Amino acid sequence: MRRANAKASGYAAVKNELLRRIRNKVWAPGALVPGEIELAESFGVARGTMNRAMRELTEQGYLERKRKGGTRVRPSPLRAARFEIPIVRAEIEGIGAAYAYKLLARRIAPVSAELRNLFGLKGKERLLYLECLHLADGMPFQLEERWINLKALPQAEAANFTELGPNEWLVQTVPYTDVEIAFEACAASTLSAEQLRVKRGEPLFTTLRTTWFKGDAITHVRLTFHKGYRMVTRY
Amino acid sequence: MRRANAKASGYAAVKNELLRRIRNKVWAPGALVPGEIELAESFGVARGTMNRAMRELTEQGYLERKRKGGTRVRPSPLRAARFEIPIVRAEIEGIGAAYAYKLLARRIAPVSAELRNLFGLKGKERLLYLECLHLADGMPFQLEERWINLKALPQAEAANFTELGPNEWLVQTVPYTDVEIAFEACAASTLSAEQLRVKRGEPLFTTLRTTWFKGDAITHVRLTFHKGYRMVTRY
DNA sequence: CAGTGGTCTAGACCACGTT
DNA sequence: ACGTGGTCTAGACCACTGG
Repeated sequence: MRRANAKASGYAAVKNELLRRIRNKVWAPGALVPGEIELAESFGVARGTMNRAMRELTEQGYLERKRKGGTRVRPSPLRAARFEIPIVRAEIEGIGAAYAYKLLARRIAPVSAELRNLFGLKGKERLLYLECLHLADGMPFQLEERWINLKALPQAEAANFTELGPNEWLVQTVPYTDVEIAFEACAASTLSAEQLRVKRGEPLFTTLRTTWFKGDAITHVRLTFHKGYRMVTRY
Repeated sequence: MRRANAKASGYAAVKNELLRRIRNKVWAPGALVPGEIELAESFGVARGTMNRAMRELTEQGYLERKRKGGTRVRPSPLRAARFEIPIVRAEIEGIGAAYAYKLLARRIAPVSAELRNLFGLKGKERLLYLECLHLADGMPFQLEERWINLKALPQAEAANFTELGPNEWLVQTVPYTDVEIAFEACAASTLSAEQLRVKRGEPLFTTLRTTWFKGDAITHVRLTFHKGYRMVTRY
């Protein structure tokens, strides 16, 4: 029974109207809003439709829901942005440049206290350290410094990273359950300054990513981008 | 008819199994997977349940769906991360520090070519420029440089930004339809070095955000964080 | 134009968490 | 204990688009 009642029906229309009521403070921040069933009736839609609208508004940070507790307007709507983290190759080819990859170093790494902590190491586990450069049209684009936990991923020791970068190799090989990503601005180190052809101390955009599989840290990577790099998203 | 058939039913269980098939290349990258109806039957769930599982996997970047075209495994699963962009006050109070706000400057700004371009200005429109400092326990936390389009938002000229920061004022006042956010590393300018108490040229993490409402640029802001700031997310 | 995904409905049972 | 959201089902119509 599709109603052509007042306006266009459908969960998207419902969402918009709910959003309007939140923005115009028809429902004050923190206030309890009517229940699904009641709202569904008043909108003339099925409960499932109202549920989807409210669920998505919850995911988007506008509402808070609790069983039995009901639904509330989030006091200050939390803004969230989605950033796509492309594989370097795709990002470079996406801007129409030729991609090239170079393996700079590969060794069993001495384990610093920081890494030991990150990987939750206790004994004499071994880490594989890889240093790679990704180039766009011959210009250095991104420096990759990666540590791989050989205990969690012994097959990495046999892998040849001269052709395929560890990033792509890992994506194709290993599943993960948890990821932590951090962005920061850091001063060019001796290594990154040399590889990315800037002066030491220049500000460079950096991404740090650690990946776990069921509690075990698999890999940690520091990606340092060329000078002037911007990470952009729009919504 | 809830089946206790093989494993736990439910859209989450279905999702996991689909994900397993993707990861283990039971369905190769780029390959066409069976249709909803067929899969729903083979899993012993309703089509609606299968639809939700597949829809969420699509949102998460694992599948591509087209009407009539069917569903395919995304060739390289695109990784996306969600970052919450909290209001500064909430972020500072969230780490247990006392929040303080200071308005440093407020004037009708000379319009640079860059800003003119950003706001899509043609004639002699006026921009309100605001310079604010956000402090955590008395230490400079974030420098806010903001431009507001007075043509799109004339009421901003009357607003008093000495108590309430423009960020919070805007959130409470203006709806928006489009947002662009960019992250970059930049060298401390004379202004930011002075306010954030670092040397000129130090690397600082910066967020740029532009907000539109139905095609008109409302406001543009540059947020420069204190030295050593990291933006982190986990999933 | 025919097939696939997109969405809606009405009804039902269940789980969690407040009371 | 009981009310609210979370989810499932079976069936239906529709919209887009590939062949």
